[in-house]
Amino acid sequence: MSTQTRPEKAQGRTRLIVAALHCMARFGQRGTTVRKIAELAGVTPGLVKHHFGSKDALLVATYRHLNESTVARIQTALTVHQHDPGQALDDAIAALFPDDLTDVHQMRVLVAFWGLVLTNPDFAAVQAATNAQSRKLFCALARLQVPSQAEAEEIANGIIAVTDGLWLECCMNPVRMTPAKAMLIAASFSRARLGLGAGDAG
Amino acid sequence: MSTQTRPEKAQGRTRLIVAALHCMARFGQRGTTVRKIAELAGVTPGLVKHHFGSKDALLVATYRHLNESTVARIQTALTVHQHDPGQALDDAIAALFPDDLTDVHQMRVLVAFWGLVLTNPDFAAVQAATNAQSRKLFCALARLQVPSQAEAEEIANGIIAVTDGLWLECCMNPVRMTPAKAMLIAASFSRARLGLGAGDAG
DNA sequence: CGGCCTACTATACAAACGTATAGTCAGTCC
DNA sequence: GGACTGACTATACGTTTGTATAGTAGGCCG
Repeated sequence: MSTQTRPEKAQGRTRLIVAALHCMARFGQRGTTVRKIAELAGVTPGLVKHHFGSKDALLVATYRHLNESTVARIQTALTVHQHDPGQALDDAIAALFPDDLTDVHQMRVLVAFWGLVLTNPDFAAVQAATNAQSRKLFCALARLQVPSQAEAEEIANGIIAVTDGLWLECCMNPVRMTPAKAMLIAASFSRARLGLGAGDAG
Repeated sequence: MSTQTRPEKAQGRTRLIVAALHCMARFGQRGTTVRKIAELAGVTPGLVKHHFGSKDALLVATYRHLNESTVARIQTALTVHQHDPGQALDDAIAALFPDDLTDVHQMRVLVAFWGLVLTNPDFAAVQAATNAQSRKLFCALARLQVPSQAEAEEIANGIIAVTDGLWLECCMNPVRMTPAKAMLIAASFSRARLGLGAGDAG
């Protein structure tokens, strides 16, 4: 459907990263093997070692790729209406639940990686860097509404937490919780905490 | 420290469940093997098959055990001050971040299981049951503040999401995010959304 | 044209995995 | 007191895992 994540069009390292993304999304951490990734990429398992050195190195690169694109989307969204907190918030939340990721399988990959962050320092480093960046972005947004830096950081943490939690629920119970509903809930909680009135959404 | 989760005191099935809990917490999904669980429990790998039939069956039983105790804690907390929404909310959040679980390792086990929920129907069923129960509990709480059932359900989803997200962040970055901070953030967001004033915490 | 570097394949290996089987030991019931 | 049952061990099997090694094809530079 989307043109940028077509495995057959990517080449070399990128092809393997895209395949790893699909594999983690579909089969989770347990079902993601070097052989299955290679199969999805249409290459041979040995190519993983050639390009990345090890399976974990490929997975770390994949996780980094995923996180960097997410941070970039948040940043873009926040800069469009950087003086209108309400609109900026809505844009950022919309960036976290993008329309072209309505396929639930695509969302699951993040949750699958969380399990690796807890036990592997390499994944933890990637996550820490990402979290620091997005926290900084949301913190700047919160500063438009609250004077205290400490409170702004607290709010930034809360926004990240509620979006992560809703993202998780979208994956765990896709029938009841959809990205559209998640965006509304995330916005209502964040607006309430920021002292903004409700947006155009009831 | 706590008396109820001492591996050497538990017997039979319970001993294996407690060992599986510790194993998932310490080594994650990838590092949790039948052999390591048995080693932690001080028994032989074959005992897993004897008592549960398979590794996954033991893990499902472990996940169920974990979730049931969580729901029970929420329920207990909410019934104490069932006519005081603010206090009930604080109690419930405190129940989700219990003092005796300040050891971060103990928290990680939940996140480790989330990865299994996404790919294994047995874990998904346990999660769905748990989520339905806790959602119902928080929904009843929200109804004390808002008239609409739909809005109450939205708020319940939001409370669960923000606590899950903060729980996740406690695990991922234990240095910066602690259970104590998480409780404050969860309370401030939930109180704001419920239209309650800030509690005794600033 | 010939050497070379890079992308990639084919194949193999040692380790670790979940699980099955057979057997031991202790308590219990008639 | 002998048969039975359930908890538990010892051991082994076949599979799958990540990874290492050797080798092939093709573009590029001199």
